Amino acid sequence: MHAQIKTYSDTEIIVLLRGHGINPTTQRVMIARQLFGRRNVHYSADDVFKLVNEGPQGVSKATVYNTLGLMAQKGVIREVIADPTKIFYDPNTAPHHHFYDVTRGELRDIESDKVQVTGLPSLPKDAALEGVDVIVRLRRVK
Amino acid sequence: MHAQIKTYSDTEIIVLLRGHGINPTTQRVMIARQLFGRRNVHYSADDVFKLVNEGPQGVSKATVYNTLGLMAQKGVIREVIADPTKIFYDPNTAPHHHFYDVTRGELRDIESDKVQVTGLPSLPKDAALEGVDVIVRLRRVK
DNA sequence: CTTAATGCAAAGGCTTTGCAGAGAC
DNA sequence: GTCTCTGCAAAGCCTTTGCATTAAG
Repeated sequence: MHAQIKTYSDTEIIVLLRGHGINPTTQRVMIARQLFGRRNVHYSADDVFKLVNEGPQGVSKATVYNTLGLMAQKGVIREVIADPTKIFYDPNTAPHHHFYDVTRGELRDIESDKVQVTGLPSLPKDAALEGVDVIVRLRRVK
Repeated sequence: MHAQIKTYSDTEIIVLLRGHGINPTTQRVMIARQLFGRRNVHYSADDVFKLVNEGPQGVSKATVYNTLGLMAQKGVIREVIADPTKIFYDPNTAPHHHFYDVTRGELRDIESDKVQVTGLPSLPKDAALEGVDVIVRLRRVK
């Protein structure tokens, strides 16, 4: 029913980064730790910037943005486009879908592997499928 | 198989705007005309700005942005979030889904009413469904 | 020493806002 | 004349970039 949510240790994060050709510097590990620490809830660059700067040692905004861009480009994480004002970064690169809480601005995984999209028409011959994103938008009510 | 694509005359656009409580000024009609003229392909605010300024009489950028925002808020059109760099405006407010061509930056309707999303889990009790967006991303290949 | 990464500040791109001038009735 | 709309320019966000400084081996 639910995909198992794996938690990543620093060691595993380092292996993961190396496996994607990314040199695991202190800052990069700090950033990845935030994303991989709660894999079913996703953060924006600014969220990560704040989280990573809660502790004693900080990371600059430029490094946060550049690192998230790098990790997305290398396939360690993926961007999720759900809100016109910011990009969310998802540490799960396997196909799955999302709930977007428009009231709170929170993006989280739909933790079910039962979601299916059917009836899609075929693509033009000169086009390749990049992916299918399903975003279920919900609003909090009192 | 295909939803019938209706084309709107200026008269119909005016009726539509009035029906949503929007005073149909010259500029607003010019803007709506671009969106409703090709209902299955969608434009960003800047696209509309350019289109509307191809002719002799122009519309300012502020008015284009404000008008699109107004029409979205009043439910004449809807925003589609498919690209992190810009918002697309869709004149079709009925439930349907989209192809996003990441190579060309083009958003268009999936013109099939057969697309279905199944297996969605139930929502939290204090949440209401806003909508389900399916975006099929494709890349052009040579 | 040499290459790579970080961080500050400035610049960019999309969008919103303040406000004065123009238009509608 | 009053209310609304338009448009210019400035400001606001989020994100990227240039470049000097610092870290790594």
